[in-house]
Amino acid sequence: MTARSTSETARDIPEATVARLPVYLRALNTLADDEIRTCSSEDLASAAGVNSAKLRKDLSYLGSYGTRGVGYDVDYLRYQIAREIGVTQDWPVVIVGIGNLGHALANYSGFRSRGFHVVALLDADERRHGEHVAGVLVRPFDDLEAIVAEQGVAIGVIATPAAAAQDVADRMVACGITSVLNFAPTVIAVPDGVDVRKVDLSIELQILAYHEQRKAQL
Amino acid sequence: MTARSTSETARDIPEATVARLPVYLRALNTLADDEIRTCSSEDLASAAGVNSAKLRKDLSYLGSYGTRGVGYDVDYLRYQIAREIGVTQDWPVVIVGIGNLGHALANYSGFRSRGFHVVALLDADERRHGEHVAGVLVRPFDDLEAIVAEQGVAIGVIATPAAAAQDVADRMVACGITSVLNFAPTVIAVPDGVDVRKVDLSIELQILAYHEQRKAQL
DNA sequence: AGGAGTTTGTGAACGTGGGAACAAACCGAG
DNA sequence: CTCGGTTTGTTCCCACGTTCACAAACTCCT
Repeated sequence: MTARSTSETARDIPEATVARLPVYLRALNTLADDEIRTCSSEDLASAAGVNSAKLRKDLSYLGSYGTRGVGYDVDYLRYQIAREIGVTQDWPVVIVGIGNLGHALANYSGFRSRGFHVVALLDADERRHGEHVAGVLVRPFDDLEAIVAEQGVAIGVIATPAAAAQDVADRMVACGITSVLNFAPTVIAVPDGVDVRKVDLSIELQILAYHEQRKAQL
Repeated sequence: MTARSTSETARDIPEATVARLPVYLRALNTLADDEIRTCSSEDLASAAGVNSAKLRKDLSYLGSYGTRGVGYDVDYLRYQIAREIGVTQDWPVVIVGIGNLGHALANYSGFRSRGFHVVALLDADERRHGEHVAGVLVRPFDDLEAIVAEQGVAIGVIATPAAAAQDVADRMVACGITSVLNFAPTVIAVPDGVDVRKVDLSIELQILAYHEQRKAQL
């Protein structure tokens, strides 16, 4: 245990663990839907597609929420993980770029049900303004600052073509957004303190192609 | 260097490197579009958003394609990476599930331009059959086996609701598909020898929410 | 031809993550 | 209350990935 910083609850959860917590949460929700009240690390691990040692270690970073000899209470653990991730509160999100992908994102029900709320859809193309997608009005990109300020938005989603992505990111950062989810197929640069995660469909396919090619060589 | 297997070219590229090669390739394409012929590891690294030592180590797994004191020839390196990943050939791909996301995927131009070719769109809902999306006919899911056999498809994309994903994966695996890209928000199980990569929009947002929450605590 | 300047390729140190294995803790039966 | 069975929480060790730092190799200028 190293020198702890100013904060009282100085938990330092490894990044790899953080990335798996949402998977555990989803698996717990499925168990709860089936009215299962208690589960062992083995049960949950197989539902989440990991091995049980890793699951127990991951959960141990949150605290000791299990009971030896018994397992975990599904509802209790579910709440604890949700609280740790921060999805007990509701997060307002803006989506920029209402092309095919933006449409799909706006309509994605998984956002709403997991603590995220699309408060605005923005697009630079004025021919799209006034249109409603998933019940939300498409507005000019220049409304970004006002919306972010009014609604206290911290998370922005970029679904524009690659050429526009960096400009959009700059504008987002300038008006106070500190987390960006980037679907545009390009690397975007942001200052320290801003988190970016990227999702790139063609990169995933290329990784598969690499392994596929290797299989074919045998 | 451990005991090398049967294959002649027994290159063993680390997984983390494989995941970055497509990023380098994209950066090189951008440089080539700007008619830049040569670049240093520093140039390419900053275009790809990594540090130069990591980039050089990654490239060193492919071979020595640079020139000390000079840098890398853009076109030559581009070809070498493309060959290593396997995107000099064209990969046929089937997409199952033509909802909002399936539409977006079918229309995504980044596939075609990077060596992937959507040969079929499949959906279980017969009301969608006969429809054309991005110039490709939507066909019954039961046509899967015939299409895979005819076209030699090795890569399948799942864009269905979570409830259907495992069944789709099973059918894909049964008819010979060995690489799966899963967009459904659920864990799918496949036998050894089949690669699965998953893309989950809400998980990415939850990871951002976690970090956002931590920032807010300071 | 030689030296100064530049850039690659790589060895070595360091940090993070994964998995086996086991002690600690709990339950229930008798 | 004790004992056997079960499951968690944690420790230890190994593998993988990242970064630093530097020798090797190349170009260009004089």
